[in-house]
Amino acid sequence: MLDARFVRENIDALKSALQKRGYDRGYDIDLSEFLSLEEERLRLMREAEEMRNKRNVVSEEIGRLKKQKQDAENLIVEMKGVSDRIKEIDETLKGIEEKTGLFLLNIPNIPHESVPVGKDETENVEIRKWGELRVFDFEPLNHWDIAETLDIIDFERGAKIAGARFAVMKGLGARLERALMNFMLDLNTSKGYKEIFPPILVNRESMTGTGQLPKFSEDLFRTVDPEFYLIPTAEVPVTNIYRGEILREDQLPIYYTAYTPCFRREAGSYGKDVRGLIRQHQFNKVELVKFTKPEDSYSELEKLTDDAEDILQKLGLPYRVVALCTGDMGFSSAKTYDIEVWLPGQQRHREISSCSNFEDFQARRANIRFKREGKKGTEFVHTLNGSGLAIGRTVVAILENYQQKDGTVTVPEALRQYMGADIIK
RNA sequence: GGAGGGGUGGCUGAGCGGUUGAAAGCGACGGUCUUGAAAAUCGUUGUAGGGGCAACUCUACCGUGAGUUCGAAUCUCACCCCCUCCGCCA
Repeated sequence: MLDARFVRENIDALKSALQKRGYDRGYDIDLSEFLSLEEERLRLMREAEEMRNKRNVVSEEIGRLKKQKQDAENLIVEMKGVSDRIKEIDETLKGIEEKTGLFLLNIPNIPHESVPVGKDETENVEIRKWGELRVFDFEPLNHWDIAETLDIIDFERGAKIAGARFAVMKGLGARLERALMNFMLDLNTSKGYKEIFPPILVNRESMTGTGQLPKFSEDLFRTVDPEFYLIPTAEVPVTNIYRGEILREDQLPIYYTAYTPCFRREAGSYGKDVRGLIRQHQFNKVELVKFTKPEDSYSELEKLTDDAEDILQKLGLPYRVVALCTGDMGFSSAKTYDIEVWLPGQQRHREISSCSNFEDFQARRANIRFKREGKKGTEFVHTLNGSGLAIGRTVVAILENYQQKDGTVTVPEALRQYMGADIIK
């Protein structure tokens, strides 16, 4: 969320930011209406405060008169009128604040100046590449074909039990899933990230705090009674750990890593990635989350991305890092690097991690602040997160990159102690 | 699910419907004292919004929301959360 005052005072900067994002159309109320509502809001607020002041002063006087057994009937009648007027203004204000609040909640973050301007994913910019693409002396298969032969993933029965976009992991497939969780958590914690295992059902406030609500409710699974939301990423519960809190400067930066299942409706992606493990309603992910001081957040983003890349390097999976352009970046992010792993079965790179700096966008929504030593007042922290990594897609990458001509799959060196096996066969 | 108790400032904990933004204690910070520290002692110590160049000033906030009242931390209702006991249960 952007600050109302910031919007009031930086209307042109905001307009150009929205344009770069391709967000310039489709608002319920536009910026100029917002501005006039704000003007009205400030005017009414001042009037109400003035009247409250009057009420406070006179009420005190009434108390004094009554104590002295004097008549205060005139004042009481007068104050009744004042109170009625305050109530009237408050109601109008509430209506206005509902509109302006919703408007602010629906404005995306302003991209950082270093973010390439572009309309969609075709204009993302490759930053670097790592790893040699393996040369196959046979036609590499898709992971779903490999998995079927090895009988380690059962898509049909996943569909029977739950529906499309669900899978059953079996045997060494299930073991691989578990091995990856442990491998990633161990690696991340060895770098100073504290391990967190949070709730995976959360309330509306948490979803609003990180930016999934109110705008993206169609992407979420929800329970009805009582109402909970299934998290689409550990970012939600982990970032909300400090919702509404004021941290001390010396607590920052905070590094957390969390394994959780993730749940996504994938509404609007019909027909995309219908086969295989790439796009599931339920998937496992290990997440990296940081809370930092504002001046550190961009160097922390680089470090966070390095940490995510390191996982792929240790697994020997070739990848590239792209900077998302303004048109492809997520709603809450100020800057995002995607890490895309090479999938020989599909002959293309696929996103396996997304590392973002949200600056104070989430912190403002979730009201996460910190206090500097010896300074008055508080500031919003900066929040960052990135996958470290998406486990299902890592399974895909391992199956496709490490497949052998005979249909078996070599287990990456770093994973063998976790797998208790060298080969999946 | 049933019965009961409770949610107040960084923490502990008072608080008759009327100078209570909130006693007291602890902690923290600053001063005095001390060679230094401790002890003692004095003082300071919430957040947010509005107005003003500023000193400053006004407003709101005692779980959340609504209500009663000239006036609510204090009364009423609903909801949320926590604790204890019972039941059920991985």
